[in-house]
Amino acid sequence: MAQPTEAARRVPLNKDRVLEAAVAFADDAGIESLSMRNLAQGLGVVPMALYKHVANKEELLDGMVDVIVTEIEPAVATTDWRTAVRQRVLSARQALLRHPWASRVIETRTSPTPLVLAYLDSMIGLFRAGGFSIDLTHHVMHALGSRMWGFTQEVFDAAQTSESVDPRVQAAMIDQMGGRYPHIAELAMGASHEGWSVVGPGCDDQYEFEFALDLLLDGFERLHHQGWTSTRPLAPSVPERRV
Amino acid sequence: MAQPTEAARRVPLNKDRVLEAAVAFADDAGIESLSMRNLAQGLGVVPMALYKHVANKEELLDGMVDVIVTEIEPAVATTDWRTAVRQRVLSARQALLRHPWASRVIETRTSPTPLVLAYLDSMIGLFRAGGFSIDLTHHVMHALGSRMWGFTQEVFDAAQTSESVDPRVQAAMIDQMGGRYPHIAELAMGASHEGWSVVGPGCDDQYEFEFALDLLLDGFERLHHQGWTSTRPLAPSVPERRV
DNA sequence: ACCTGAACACCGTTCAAGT
DNA sequence: ACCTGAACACCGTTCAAGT
Repeated sequence: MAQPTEAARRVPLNKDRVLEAAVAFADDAGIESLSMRNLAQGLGVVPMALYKHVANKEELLDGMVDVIVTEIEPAVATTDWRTAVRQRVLSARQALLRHPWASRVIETRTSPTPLVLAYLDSMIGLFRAGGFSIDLTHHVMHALGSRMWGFTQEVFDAAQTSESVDPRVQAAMIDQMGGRYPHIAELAMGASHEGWSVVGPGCDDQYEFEFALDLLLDGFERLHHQGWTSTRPLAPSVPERRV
Repeated sequence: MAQPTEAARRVPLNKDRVLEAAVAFADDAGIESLSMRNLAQGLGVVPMALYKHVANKEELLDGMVDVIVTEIEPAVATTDWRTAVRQRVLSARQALLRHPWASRVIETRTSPTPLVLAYLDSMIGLFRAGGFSIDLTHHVMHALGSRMWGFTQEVFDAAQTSESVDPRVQAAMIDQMGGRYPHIAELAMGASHEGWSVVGPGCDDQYEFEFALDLLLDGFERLHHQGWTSTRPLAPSVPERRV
């Protein structure tokens, strides 16, 4: 019988290697082409070999998110909740910028892993350590939403296609759009000259992110200072369905 | 030759009927089981028949979003930008609550349809009519993000499973979680008694949405009143990649 | 010219056969 | 007991054959 191939002998598969390979694959080829079959091929194993290390594709994706969460720097010890939250969120953002697929995968997770729970727990802890009431902390965590992970849902921003567009072509597009969508055109004209596309790419993402984050933190600080408490309505007026 | 079947003769397929059927299918069976093949079967036609009315599945999904956008009530004519924006967003939210799959589909769209552009344009118009500068309007639209569509990315909220959990079982779960995730447990205990699950479902979604929306609108108002203008940094310190 | 069945190139996952 | 090739039940979409 032939010996196992060099590659197979040298690097026996385990869950960590599978996850690492999946992250690298998604970084390189994009999340849309990550399939169990493609991943297995990249590792030089038969597809079914992966199922010894992850129960199914969902567990693979959960594990990939865990890898990213591990890259987020731990919170710094400080009494200033605002700086702590800000640094943590911006660190999360840096991790997500390294893995453009991660935000889309995070959105599809239905139940948190222990690592994700630990991240949430420590984030809540920052507000509590800053003196926030349980009540306010609760609402503030909801208001942060996905911004807690360093991303926002920039709907329809067409970022992918904005890099290599001739400025004169863009100007023409904006011009043509002016008739039907005057306000969008106005915004597009008024923005930075680095180049805009349909709804606003070309502007500085990091600036936009921090603008919104600071706006929220301002609001949190104000409510905290004035000792805000929720006066919850008697009953919800809409179904409790989450969208 | 046999005549065409009653159904086929009575209701000839067109794009609107296809989109309407797709929306109904997703409402009933969930977006994950909406396939070209299933949709065709539901309409009593062969799968390829759909391709005469939509170029591909992406165009089908674009069209489905358009159907939802049409359900959003037009903005009311008023000089009060804040009320106008608030009503519009909450109307969008009502539309999305009727179609739980819509937010997930909106997130995956890469380029806006004319109808979506019109919605964006009118939303921008509300701020401009309220006297907001182009500069501020631009940043404010980014800060609104997906909240403009009436949804937020509630990451890991496990809403699906929270409806039928025995309160005593939940209490036990929270108790057990207290050791590893004390802050999460604390939040879960402190929340409403309507029933909580892991990270916070069971609380009033509509309340949380309006809390965050009003916090943002407060911030917008404040910046507007103080005549805020952006002092843009010389150059972005991070890659312009969007996440 | 129009319509559509069969086929292509994929999926995730099951399962039984082989060692 | 362990491993894996083949198969199953799907996808979206192409294409050529039939009318």
